[in-house]
Amino acid sequence: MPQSAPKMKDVAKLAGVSIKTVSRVLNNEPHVKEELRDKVKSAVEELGYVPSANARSLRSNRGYTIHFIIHNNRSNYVNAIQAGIIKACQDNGYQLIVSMIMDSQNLSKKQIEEKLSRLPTLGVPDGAILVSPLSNDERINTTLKDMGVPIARIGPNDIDDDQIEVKINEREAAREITQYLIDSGHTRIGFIRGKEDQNATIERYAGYKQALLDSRILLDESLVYSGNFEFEGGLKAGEKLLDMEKPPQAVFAANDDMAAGVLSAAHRKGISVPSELSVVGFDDSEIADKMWPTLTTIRQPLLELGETATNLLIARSQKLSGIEPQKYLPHKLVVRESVKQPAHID
Amino acid sequence: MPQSAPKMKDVAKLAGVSIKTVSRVLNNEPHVKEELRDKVKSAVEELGYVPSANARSLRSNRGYTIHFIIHNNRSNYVNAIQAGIIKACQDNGYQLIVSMIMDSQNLSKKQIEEKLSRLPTLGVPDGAILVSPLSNDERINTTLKDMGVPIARIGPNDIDDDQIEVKINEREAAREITQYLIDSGHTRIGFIRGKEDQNATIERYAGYKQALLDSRILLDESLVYSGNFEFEGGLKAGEKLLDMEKPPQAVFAANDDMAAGVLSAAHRKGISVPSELSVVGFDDSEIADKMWPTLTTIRQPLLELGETATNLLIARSQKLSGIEPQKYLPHKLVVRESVKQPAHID
DNA sequence: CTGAAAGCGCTTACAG
DNA sequence: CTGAAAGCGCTTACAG
Repeated sequence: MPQSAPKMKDVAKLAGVSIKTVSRVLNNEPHVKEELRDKVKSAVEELGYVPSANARSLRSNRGYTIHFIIHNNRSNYVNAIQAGIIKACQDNGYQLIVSMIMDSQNLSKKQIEEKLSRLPTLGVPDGAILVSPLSNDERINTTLKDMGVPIARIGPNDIDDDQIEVKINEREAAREITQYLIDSGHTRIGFIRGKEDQNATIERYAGYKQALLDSRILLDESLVYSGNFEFEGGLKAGEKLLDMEKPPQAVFAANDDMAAGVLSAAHRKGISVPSELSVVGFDDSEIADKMWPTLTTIRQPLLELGETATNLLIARSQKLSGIEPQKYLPHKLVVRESVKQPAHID
Repeated sequence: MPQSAPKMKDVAKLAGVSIKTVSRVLNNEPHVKEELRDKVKSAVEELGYVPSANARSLRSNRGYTIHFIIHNNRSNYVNAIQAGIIKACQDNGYQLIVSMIMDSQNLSKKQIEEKLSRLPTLGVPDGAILVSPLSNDERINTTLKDMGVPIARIGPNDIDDDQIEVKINEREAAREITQYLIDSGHTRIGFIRGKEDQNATIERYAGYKQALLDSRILLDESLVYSGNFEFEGGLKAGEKLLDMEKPPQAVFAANDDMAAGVLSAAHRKGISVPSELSVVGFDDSEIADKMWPTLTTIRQPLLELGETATNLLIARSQKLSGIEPQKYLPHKLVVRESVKQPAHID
């Protein structure tokens, strides 16, 4: 049996100082002689001492925790972000606590408050991280702010305040991938929108329009359908697009799931991708390289998004100055097989 | 500003009892008169009192936390399980703490101990939940046991002790889906194995063999390839299988990712699925219904797996008796489009 | 069946 | 620059 874990008292005894000095060293406070500091550090090392987060939180009423609040899972998306959050937490000695608020739309304000009020039982968290759709939920944001919990939102959203936001430039990314389609020789390009109330839909559509404008291609609204960000939506929109008298040469679906639907629609109709139809998506989700053909799409740095949000939140809780609330991270065009390339001319 | 959260003291005052009585009611201890119990409960309700997990843990040295320790993400799989864990935690007033141990193979025993020793900073957790591949890591299991942390493992694994295990009957599920292929008129059925050192591979292969045996179909080892549970592996194995002089009529890939690879191999060769080749997978992962054609596969009740593991862990930590350490949950054959059905005879 | 006292392991003022 | 005392909000023995 392992004997009971060492306490701060034990470290103090071994180092020959008071526990207060140990506490100071551990919290990187100033006003400790280098010599004592070193002694304490060796004692910590020797005993394998790990501070009790509970005792610490209880006294200081800070959680040394980051809360990640998720909706029903957006699967790969949420998961990759979570990996980044965990990484940043571990780097900084924080614990990650994950909770879930399902169908927040159907909860009363009181229920939301109740849900969130259980959150600080381990001390007031140093921050809460929200992703869509919760990041867009007015009541969740307000309740957290009222509780004094700093928020970091990941991804596109519609709320305008001084909380931290980390995201990619969706509009620019959408413009780029549309431009790629144009550069590959396409002019009749369909677009499938996502959920109508989401900023991601608006931004990606704006990027699509921008690229057309840049190349002086007239926007043809009959080539634009809505697909709700879901496979089924993409499938149906794809079928309509392909049934047109003059179908598009390429389709830009506002996310990968819908792009998968377009691919299915094409296969069902015996239309070959990419030789007869080019398709691109957005997200580079788990399915993107497992389709046939593999999907050209936009990759968001999901892990880095989570990591950055967490680091900013921690920095802010430590009252470091000069933290910009808005941060854009670079995206990347991932070229695979789903776009037809112009015949090579030697 | 919200005034500071109510304490047990406040509840006691409002209910007109000692704080000890409040504590007893909150912890469902016996020996409290119904009348007082009700008074306390109303007071808790009225004040919206939520106990401080920190204070509680500090005194009792229990965490009221469940730790979910994950490897690099197995994406949808881990995510769905996590949703179940969160649900059970919330139902029982526990918090979920997630940590990650990457490439445990390359860590020294000491590093693993160090990683895990940070785990009980919020009080000794009531349990740790492990999924493959960490659930198979001898050193992680041993270290947790030495720390006195009960373990629940989800999914197939190779360790034999009295810790909790929740899983489906992989062998039986594999037998069923193979039988489904046979019932659909196939006799030449290829099999693609997963990672060779994993129990899942062994069990699923055993189920495949059993079904063949049951139908007196001779096992043809030339129809069995290895694919490492990955898309690429499935693609390559699929190509080899389809290049055979006498290719199989159907392929059972030991997971969906590999099945996606087989579909791609078929498409690339212009072989139509399911009319010329039937394909089935295992997992019903996120991609299964986004392929073309959609994939017939086995669904594990992932959310329930996580939920059950957590509930058992909590029950065990409360020393409830009669908890069976091994629990099998029902799987389900999900029939979609990737298997050819015999021509209907009127 | 109920309660007053002690204490979990830290950090927060406060002194020196 | 360092330390002795008090206290965070609960639960654990212990009494009655």
